[in-house]
Amino acid sequence: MNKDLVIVESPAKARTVGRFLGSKYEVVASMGHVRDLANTGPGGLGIEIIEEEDGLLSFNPTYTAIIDPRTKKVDSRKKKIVADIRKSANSANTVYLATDADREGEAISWHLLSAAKIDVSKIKRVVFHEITKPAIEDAFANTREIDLNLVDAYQARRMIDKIIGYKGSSVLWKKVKSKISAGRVQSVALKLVVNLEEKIQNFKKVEFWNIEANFRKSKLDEKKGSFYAKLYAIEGYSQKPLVPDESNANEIEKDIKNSEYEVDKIKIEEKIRKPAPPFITSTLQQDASRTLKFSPAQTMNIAQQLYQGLKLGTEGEVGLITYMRTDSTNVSSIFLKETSEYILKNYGDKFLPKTPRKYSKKVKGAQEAHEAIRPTSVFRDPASVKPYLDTDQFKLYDLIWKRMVASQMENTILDSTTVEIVTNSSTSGKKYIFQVIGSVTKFKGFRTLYIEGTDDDDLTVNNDDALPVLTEGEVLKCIEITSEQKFTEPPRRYTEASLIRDLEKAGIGRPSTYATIVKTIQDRGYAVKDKGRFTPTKLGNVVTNFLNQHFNKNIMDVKFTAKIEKQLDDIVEGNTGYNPVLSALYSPFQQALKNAEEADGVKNLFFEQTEIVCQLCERYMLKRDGRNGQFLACSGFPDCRNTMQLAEDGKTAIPKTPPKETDHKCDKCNKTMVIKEGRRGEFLACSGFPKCKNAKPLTLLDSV
DNA sequence: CAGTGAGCGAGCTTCCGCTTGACTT
Repeated sequence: MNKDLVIVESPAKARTVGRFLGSKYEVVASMGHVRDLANTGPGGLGIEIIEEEDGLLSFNPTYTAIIDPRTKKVDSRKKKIVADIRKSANSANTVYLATDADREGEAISWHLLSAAKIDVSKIKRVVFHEITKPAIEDAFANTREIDLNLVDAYQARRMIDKIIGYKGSSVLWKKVKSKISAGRVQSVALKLVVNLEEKIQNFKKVEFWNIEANFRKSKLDEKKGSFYAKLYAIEGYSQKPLVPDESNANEIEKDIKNSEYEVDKIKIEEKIRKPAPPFITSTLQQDASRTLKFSPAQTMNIAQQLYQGLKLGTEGEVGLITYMRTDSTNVSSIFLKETSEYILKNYGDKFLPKTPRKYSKKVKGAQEAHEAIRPTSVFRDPASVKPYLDTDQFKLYDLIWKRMVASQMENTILDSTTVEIVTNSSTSGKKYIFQVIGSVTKFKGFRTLYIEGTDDDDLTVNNDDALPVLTEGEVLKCIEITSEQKFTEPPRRYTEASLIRDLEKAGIGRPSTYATIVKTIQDRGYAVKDKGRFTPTKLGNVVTNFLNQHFNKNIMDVKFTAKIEKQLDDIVEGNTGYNPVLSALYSPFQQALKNAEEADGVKNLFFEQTEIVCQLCERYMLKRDGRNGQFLACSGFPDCRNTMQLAEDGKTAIPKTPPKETDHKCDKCNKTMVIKEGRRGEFLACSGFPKCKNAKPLTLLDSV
């Protein structure tokens, strides 16, 4: 009996789906895309662009098998996968295309048809949004056709990225430096780094002073009667900062030294903290970066291990978490039920909300093909799997498990007390107001399990400081007043994780690419990490400036991706094909390219131009970095290959002195010997250098 | 004491997005 064939994208998913479907089905994985644009044709685009009679352009892509960038040949592993799929499809009655439920997934199914030459009459498209038995059964009961509008939206996206990326990179080679690149995603990522650095460099720090008083209740027998409050306002004075310098601080200290302090107002408020939604790729990367100090790449690596499965004692290989490349916070209803049970059993009904929490706030451009990142079973709590995981695997699993369970727990309730203490100076008559906020946890709720790591630019303090019991009108003793110099701080530089956070906010990049984006800007030499934070390099600045000048409406527009996504949605809705969308974009981009190519400077935007003139062709010399430090090279390179040594002042050239001829013949090759200058003075060298390496001391001349 | 010098930059670059191992140290 022939088995029906089911094709998914990932092998781990194939295994799980296979288990649910049983032996009547063969489930295989495509391992992602199986075809891509060819690197043939003008500019290596793999796209033929034809002007139609109506003036519109038509874009005809050529797709080929995936090429391995190392060997430049067809990827042999992919080749085998496609061949195997072809074989299985041939013998199957029905081929279920079960690639991911998003734009790229639809495209993979579409590519599979031609790559594996699958008989169209055999195919059915199925989509799962979660890998649970009911979801899979439901999906098989509701098959459909391949959505060609979705495929066209993919084709538009693919061609836009290639046209912009390849043509944009080519301009950079001509104008700035070889081997570098531009792209819809990477160039904006770099721009964010460059913009932030500019802000930091232009930041003017402002001095201010904090004045703090240590108060105590008048009755000395009270325990814990001492607390600190900060000067918060001076009535009638609204200047910012409140205390600008030291003399001002001293003045205030003096002014209130001997005054009376009274509790003026007490405000008690109940504050609610809600748990964060379960992880998606970007939030997992951020939290793992903040709390575990994992890089996004490291996080994805470890998550992949947890996803693919680890041996758990008698259980055998088990996938511990759901898919780790996701932009959705959705959680299957089965798992929610499991989680409620777990919370009820282990924490009690106080910790369980009446109805399960729904997290539906969508990320910009989200495709929601998968669930949130969660444990596959809530009953495998961190302690129970610890013996089978290595340290890092455990840390990450622990984080994922806790975040998930916490997201379904009751709110944390805090009692926040704001106290204002007032004094009227008897010398100046000014009224000073001190303030302190005490916060006490009333009900710990989800924070029993998990507290989200705070962002680097977020200054929330988690104080659980109880204040002594105070009453309005109560007189306090002031034990000490201290003042401290402070300065406003510039924004902090990006970490890999916080850069990804800002890219995601703008809808730029996808869960599968976040980690590679931050790698690309480093690989290209655009940015370097110092203590884990990005600083743009000179090259990064030059490239960004150049691209900003010419491509502000497309490559360098932070909103460009979002605008494109809108048009892709139009294609999905069937309102337009991809040709009008590409056409509208192409002409202005071509114009921008032309302007950029005609702009001043011949590949010297990056290498510093000098006043020194080339003795051979009279063009200017450029300062370049070689293996052994800086040297001068003709700007006419490679037409003119003249080089000179840079003098120690870094500005002038060391003039080339032609070697002095002598009558002496080389005793090895019979060519004339010449006098050359070496590090240790003049010496006799064969003029046949570097072929003949013969060299003699100068004293040889005298002895003849 | 023995050994110095020239050359260095330069190539088929590059995009984004979907997936994992296969090499080896």
